[in-house]
Amino acid sequence: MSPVPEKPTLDGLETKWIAGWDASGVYAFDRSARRETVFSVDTPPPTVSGSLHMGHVFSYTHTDTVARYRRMTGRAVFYPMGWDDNGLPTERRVQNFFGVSCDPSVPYDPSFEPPFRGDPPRDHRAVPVSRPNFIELCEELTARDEKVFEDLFRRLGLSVDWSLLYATIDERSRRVSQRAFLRNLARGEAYTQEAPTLWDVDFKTAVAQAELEDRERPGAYHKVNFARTDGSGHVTIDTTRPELLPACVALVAHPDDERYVPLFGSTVRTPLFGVEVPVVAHPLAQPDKGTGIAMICTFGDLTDVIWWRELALPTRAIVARDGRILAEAPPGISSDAGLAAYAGLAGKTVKQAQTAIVEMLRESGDLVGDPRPITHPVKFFEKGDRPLEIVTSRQWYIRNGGREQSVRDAMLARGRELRWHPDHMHHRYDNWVEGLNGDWLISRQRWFGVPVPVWYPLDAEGNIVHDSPLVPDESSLPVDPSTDVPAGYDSSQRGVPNGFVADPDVMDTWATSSLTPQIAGRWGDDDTLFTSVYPYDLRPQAHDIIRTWLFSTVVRSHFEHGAAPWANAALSGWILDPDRKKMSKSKGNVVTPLDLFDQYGSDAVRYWAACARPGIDTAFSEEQMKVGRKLATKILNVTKFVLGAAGEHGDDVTEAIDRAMLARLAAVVDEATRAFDNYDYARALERTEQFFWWFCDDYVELVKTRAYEADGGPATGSARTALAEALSVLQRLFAPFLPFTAEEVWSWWQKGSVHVAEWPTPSGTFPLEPGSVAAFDHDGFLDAVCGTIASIRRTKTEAKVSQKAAVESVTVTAPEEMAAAVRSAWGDIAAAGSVGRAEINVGGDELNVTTVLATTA
RNA sequence: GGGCGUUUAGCUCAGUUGGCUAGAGCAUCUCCCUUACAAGGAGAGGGUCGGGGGUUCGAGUCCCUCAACGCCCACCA
Repeated sequence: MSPVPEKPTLDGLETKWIAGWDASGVYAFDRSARRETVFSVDTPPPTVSGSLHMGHVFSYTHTDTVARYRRMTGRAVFYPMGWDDNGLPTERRVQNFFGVSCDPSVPYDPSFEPPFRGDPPRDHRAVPVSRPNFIELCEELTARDEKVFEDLFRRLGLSVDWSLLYATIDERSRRVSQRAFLRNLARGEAYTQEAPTLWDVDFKTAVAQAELEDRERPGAYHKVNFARTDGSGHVTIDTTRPELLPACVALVAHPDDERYVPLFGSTVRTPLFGVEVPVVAHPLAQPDKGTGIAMICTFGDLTDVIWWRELALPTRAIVARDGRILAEAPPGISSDAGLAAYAGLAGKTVKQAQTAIVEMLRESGDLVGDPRPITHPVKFFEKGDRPLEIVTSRQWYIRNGGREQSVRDAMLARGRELRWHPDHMHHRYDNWVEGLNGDWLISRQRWFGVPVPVWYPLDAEGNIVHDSPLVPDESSLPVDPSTDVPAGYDSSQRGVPNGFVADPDVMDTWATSSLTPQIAGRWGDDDTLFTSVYPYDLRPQAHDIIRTWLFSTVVRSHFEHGAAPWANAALSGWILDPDRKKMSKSKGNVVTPLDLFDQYGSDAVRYWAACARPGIDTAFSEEQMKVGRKLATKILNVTKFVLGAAGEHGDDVTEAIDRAMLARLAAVVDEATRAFDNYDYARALERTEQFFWWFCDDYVELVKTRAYEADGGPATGSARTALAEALSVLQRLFAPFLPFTAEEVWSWWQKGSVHVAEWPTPSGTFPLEPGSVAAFDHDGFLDAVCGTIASIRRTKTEAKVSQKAAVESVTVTAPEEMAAAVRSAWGDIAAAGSVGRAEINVGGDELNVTTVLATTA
């Protein structure tokens, strides 16, 4: 306990209590706890590729209030933190920060120094570095960023157990990630396949369905004529991608489209390139789109892939992995004119090729009219800058129901096992699962990630045997197949006939972060711990990553453990600018959390966050932070005042008004508890706060004279005990929201941390004696009493006199019960209102108060 | 095209199974240095609950319909 300060202040509370909590270990997880007494949180690991913003502060505060509540109800709270530092965002940040680019063909340089550490000049050309050097730089930068993140989260007052910290690139995560993958592989849930995949030409990697986004882009329809090979004229198609003409393998129309039925089975010749292609029928062709007949290319979009697969068409790929037209013409183009036309495109970017081919078509007369500009949605990698292309490559997949109805049904069933907060978020999950169109592509052609832990044997000719990958023993994980050697081989056999070769890919970030429950719970490394936290109680996360993080976690958990990974999923909303637009980093005027902590205090910022209903988008509002600061200040002041009269008291609460106040508080405790049990922290705060202001403005005002009575009897003892009880309950109710303020005021008169104090209960707050009337109408009582004092105040305000002005007489006329209430609390009312004479009559059907002010001398 | 959400005071939002005259905070206005707090306190004004229809003794709340805004998803030549 520390003494009540002369002048309470919020300044410095964060520093004081962060250190205090560290020293006392109040947030440490009790590893001896059994599963049923544990409350485990699958904390989202924030991406460490920049700075934390208000969105983080917002959603992490929500989770923290819930964790703190559970801790106070006696649960052993498992609340870890992790950093998502593996993957593309880090690579990109490292490139920009150090002015380097990764080139696997460069040899490792142990003494490498990057040209810059922060802000390379704009005209700087990236220096190529080896993959190991690049990874070292990734590690250096993430270590730096993670320190900043940790400091900020501590400042926010998150009650995480920092000893449970993990990073998605650390050794433990790599081990868990590779172990889970190998088990998926052994059970047939992971497989490799050579197939057309969406490809980002800048990052030069495959991307998954979950990482796509559509962007509206300008384009143009081009009408192009294909000559019929029987000489009977031509067919006109419409295309937005004329540059893919050399990749055309067929024309397609709807089977019922009478205009084209006669053409099915015949062939046409591509303009410029002279390739003979069939006219085919498929129900996906839309008669009302363009001319109703389209060209199928390998590959322009995902529909092309479907047509190509289902109609067993040949492959004529022309786009390389760097987004340029391949140097060599695809099979089928054999005429001199065709080859010459193709040579005019080779090496060009897709965009340049389009310009060139339109010119060629115009000259040859195969272009009908002018291109008609349109705006249309184009698929992009969500982190990318150029439209995705489709290239054929060998990739790793994990089954997720995209190709098998039975798996899909299982995933939908897992979704139904979860309790969703708010529950309409469940629709998004179902919506996503039902819309899957392929398995989960997990391999990436990148460097800073968890390596796919397999090698392949090479046959006598040095060809890779993909069908029989060599896998490491689980005990040797994590492995880096580019430096480690599979069992039965030695390093001299790498890359030589009859030797082996490493899988060159890494796994996508989501393939690792889908295992956060396993990583944080040390699955496979400490199974005692794992079984005491898994399945988790809560997964908090943002709603935009239901399709990625949430879904992929369910997939992994379903396959590995045959269970849903958590009981509850709580989805947080967005932070919006005050003008209701989604807050974006690019706006430049974004306030940093640290500035707000300095200006208003962490508790005030938390207050703003906790006011937002679960899952509801919320406007950024400094006004709310000011309100939060006011609330915190008020808690300091009212505590000081109440403790001036009352500490811990054992007197009986005998006065009706004191009992009514405690009964009202008990109802608030009940409601706050039920709200928290339902993950509705905002309601718990709202009800607590509403009571608190009433308590300060009315109750404390009414009883302060009696409570401060120097030689008071039982009535004074009653007030003091009630005040102390209410104060204790309120401080505990506020503790999840305003941890610094609550801890401070608690320390003035209580032992230990408020954050491990017992959460109040209704019966502990206002015990009803056996046989007493449970339906004590405390609200009716308090309304009558407070209505009377309010009326007296109103009279004074209207008369423009001070509230302490003396009142000559008050006449109250009210129905019997109200009159009785006013009569029983009259001593307090008279003291608070400086009232001289009173007359209380029974009558009428509502409260009627007449106040006569004393004439001033 | 499919799905979901939102719409209540000038602003931000509560309003839990339908039930007194629809609430809070901020902002505005008036007043008060009152023995914890002037970074405070006491009051006041302000709403045809998005539009229309229906069920009901009674609808902000339930049903139908329309609209605006936002989000998610979709095979978008």
